[in-house]
Amino acid sequence: MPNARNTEAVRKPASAARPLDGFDRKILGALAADADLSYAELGQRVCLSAPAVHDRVKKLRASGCLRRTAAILDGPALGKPLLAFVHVDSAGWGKTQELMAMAELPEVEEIHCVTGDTCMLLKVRCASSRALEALLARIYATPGVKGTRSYVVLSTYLERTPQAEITESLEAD
Amino acid sequence: MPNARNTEAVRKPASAARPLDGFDRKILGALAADADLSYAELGQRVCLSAPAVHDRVKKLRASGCLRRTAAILDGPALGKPLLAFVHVDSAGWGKTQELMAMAELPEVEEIHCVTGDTCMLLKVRCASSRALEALLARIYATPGVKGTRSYVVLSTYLERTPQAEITESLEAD
DNA sequence: TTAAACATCCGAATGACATTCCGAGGAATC
DNA sequence: GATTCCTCGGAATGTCATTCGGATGTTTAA
Repeated sequence: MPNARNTEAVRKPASAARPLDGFDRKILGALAADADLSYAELGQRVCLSAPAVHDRVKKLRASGCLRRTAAILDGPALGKPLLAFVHVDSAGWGKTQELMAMAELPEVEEIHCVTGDTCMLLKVRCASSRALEALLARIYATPGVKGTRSYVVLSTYLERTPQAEITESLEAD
Repeated sequence: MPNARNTEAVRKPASAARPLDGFDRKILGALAADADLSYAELGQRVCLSAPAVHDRVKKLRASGCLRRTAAILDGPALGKPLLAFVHVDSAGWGKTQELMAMAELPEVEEIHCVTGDTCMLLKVRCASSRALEALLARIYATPGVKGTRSYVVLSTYLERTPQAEITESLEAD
């Protein structure tokens, strides 16, 4: 198992830029699923030695592919079982000040500016429907907000950490 | 600094259930921002010893508040700069088989069943607008899908890891 | 074709850190 | 007021991250 050099593992990209090869993709996929993996265990899964994967992870961090590691917390266990997406109709564009005001709300997890009839899309997590009502009132009270449209999540069927699955589809392009 | 017992840190919840105190919240917040923190450094930030925070983290894992740790990857750096939310109008409810079919697509990050006029809400990440077009075609081809409505993300202003901010608002309820 | 420069790998060694093991000190219960 | 329980801190141990040197394959240049 430790002699990966004589197997099919020898082929390297051999190109100038920074194209991720199969090793990098497997490493990123494994770390996206569990960032607590030891380098030794990680090396066993990809058929590389611990120093080799350590070196690759360091380069992946430096290149920006691996941004950081984070603890994934559980909303319901923390007292916030209600997840919802809120479309916010805004009066105009470029009102970053109001955006930042909403970013201060602890219930707001994500703020995106999107195309379409709404200007912003929020992902929020609340303790109860009453808390969601209060949050919507605060969002509506933000200057420049014309209206909101909420979609309460009934159940979540898939929740991958961003880009957990780095499959062949990426290099097929 | 290491003698936290004689400071204000002494007060404990002393209740039977499992209510997170200020230490737990600070620990979770710090780990949500950076899961690579050592217990020693984590202890310095919360004014606790390394074994104490280790013990708390273990309990937080056991109680389910801390689900896991994950590497946060960068979409653009990985060749998927296009983020979009897709509302999927479904013919009926309870079609979990079609849901699972969409979960197989590597571009799909999240699948939620939501209230409102659409039955499902997807978060997807693609390499290009052409890739998004192809993905929408595949989604539309899924049996039971009546139509889709897409919101392409122009820019993201806030992207917290779930429940990164465990502030006072949680226990204010 | 040959030689040099470079990148990546592995095995071993070192240092740092996670983890465990007591002993001590408050808080709640009786 | 005494006991029990829980949590903390300091020290010790084992594991793991990290580094170093040498070797191999690959690319570039002569």
